[in-house]
Amino acid sequence: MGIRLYNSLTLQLEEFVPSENNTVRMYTCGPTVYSYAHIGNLRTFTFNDILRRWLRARNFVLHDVMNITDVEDKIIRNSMAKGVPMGEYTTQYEKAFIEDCARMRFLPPWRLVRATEHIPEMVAMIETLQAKGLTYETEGSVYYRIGKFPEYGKLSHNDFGGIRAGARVDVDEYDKDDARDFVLWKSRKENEPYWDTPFGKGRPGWHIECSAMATKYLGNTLDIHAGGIDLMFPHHENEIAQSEGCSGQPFARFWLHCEHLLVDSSKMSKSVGNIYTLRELLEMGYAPEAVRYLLASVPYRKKLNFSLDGLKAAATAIDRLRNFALRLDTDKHPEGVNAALEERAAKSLADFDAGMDDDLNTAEALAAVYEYVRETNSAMDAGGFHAGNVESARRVLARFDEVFEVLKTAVAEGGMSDAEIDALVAERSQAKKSKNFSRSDEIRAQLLEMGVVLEDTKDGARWKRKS
RNA sequence: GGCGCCGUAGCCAAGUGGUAAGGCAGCGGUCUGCAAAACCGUUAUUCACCAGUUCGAUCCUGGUCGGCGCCUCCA
Repeated sequence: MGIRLYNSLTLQLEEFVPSENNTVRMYTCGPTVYSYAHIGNLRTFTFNDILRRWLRARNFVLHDVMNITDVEDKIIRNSMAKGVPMGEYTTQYEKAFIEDCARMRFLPPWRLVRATEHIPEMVAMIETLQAKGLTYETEGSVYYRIGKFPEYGKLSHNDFGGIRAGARVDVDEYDKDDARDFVLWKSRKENEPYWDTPFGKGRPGWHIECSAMATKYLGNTLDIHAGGIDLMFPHHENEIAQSEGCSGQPFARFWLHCEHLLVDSSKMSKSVGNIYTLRELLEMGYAPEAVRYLLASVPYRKKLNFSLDGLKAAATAIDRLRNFALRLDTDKHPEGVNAALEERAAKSLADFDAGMDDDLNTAEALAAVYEYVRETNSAMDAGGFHAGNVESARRVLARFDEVFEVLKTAVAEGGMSDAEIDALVAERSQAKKSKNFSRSDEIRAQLLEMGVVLEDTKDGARWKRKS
């Protein structure tokens, strides 16, 4: 049995197989770069990362594209308010986003593409839609006439039968013939950035960039299209209308949607003041790995209730695994191999994989690791863990970290080198051995101040950097 | 109003028609010059409530209560 994924389009768990050979063609909706990424955005991007990592772990070749939306209403509004050119405004936030992704240990996508660099592709797509009679123009803007796309609503499972055709619903400054119609190209307004096109000066609507860029890099039919659940309607529905209206072929075979993140059981909102950015959390002293772990540990189709207590718990949970890894290296394991533990490790790996294969059930995958770690710790305490079992134990941790990527400590800036620490630890052990406890305690305190925790074990002292 | 999700121990959370994974916290213990760290053990007769189906339901059906989301800003 391979990977099963929940397809929003069919509302079913389906076995995932790419349409062609071993390559997965995947598109994920990226950020609109008008501010710093908050914890809610990061949940979706963490989901993207876990998905990509698991597909790779299952030996698929990834052609995944993520967009950067760098022209959009809020961007224009904010940059104009600041009197900064749009490109300058978006560049700073795009840079911040890339930095955040690195800190979150997201694998870079195969292609990271900017909307503003694909205007000709968008124009071409709109022209095709025009040629097919699927559009109309009002006051210089081009709209999609959804009445001509009967399948509209098939992704969000909305039945639009109740909406009166031809009703004029006033939603913004643009006039539409039907409430479902949406703008493909917006006519230029005073002082706004614009491009010259066959339909006049203006800028793209929000949805067209994804259709144009996904098609350009991945073809007419994607294997997977992923994003936050709030994009399902209207954004993804509109992408389908645009892409399928153009190509006549299914736009994506699998649609994956990541559920919302709540903060202390409530929706994030500025008025409540419960929006955290990654930067804020890091300034508060939380490790990016803890954020990553917390966001990854709840299966992506469940609402995730974020809290600072949960973040602390995540950090402690990571420590447990890091301690186990440290123990593998530093304990003196008797020679030989314990066959039962080899089987135990194999079971853990199989359970981990089974959990991930089951629609990325990270909670179940994690349980497989922790059960193994607990039992193996017990075996070490009892002397039943042998040198020959180290390798399989490392394989379990490696499999886990291939997906979760939290075991490595972020490299501390400055501080002591490993060699310096080793020397101090050795000196303390000597002092301790000769009952010079004041000196040994002094060194212990000194190390702690440098963020190094000493642990006395029956096999001698070992140390680790405080996380 | 329409559509949908959810309600499992102090907190986070998995799961199955056959009697409750895992993590954190708490408590107990091992280790230790002291300590820390680490590790181990332990913590739900019960899965919001009521009724039904069933030999048997947390898991199926109906209802009640509660929380949340979407319905053209939104990851």
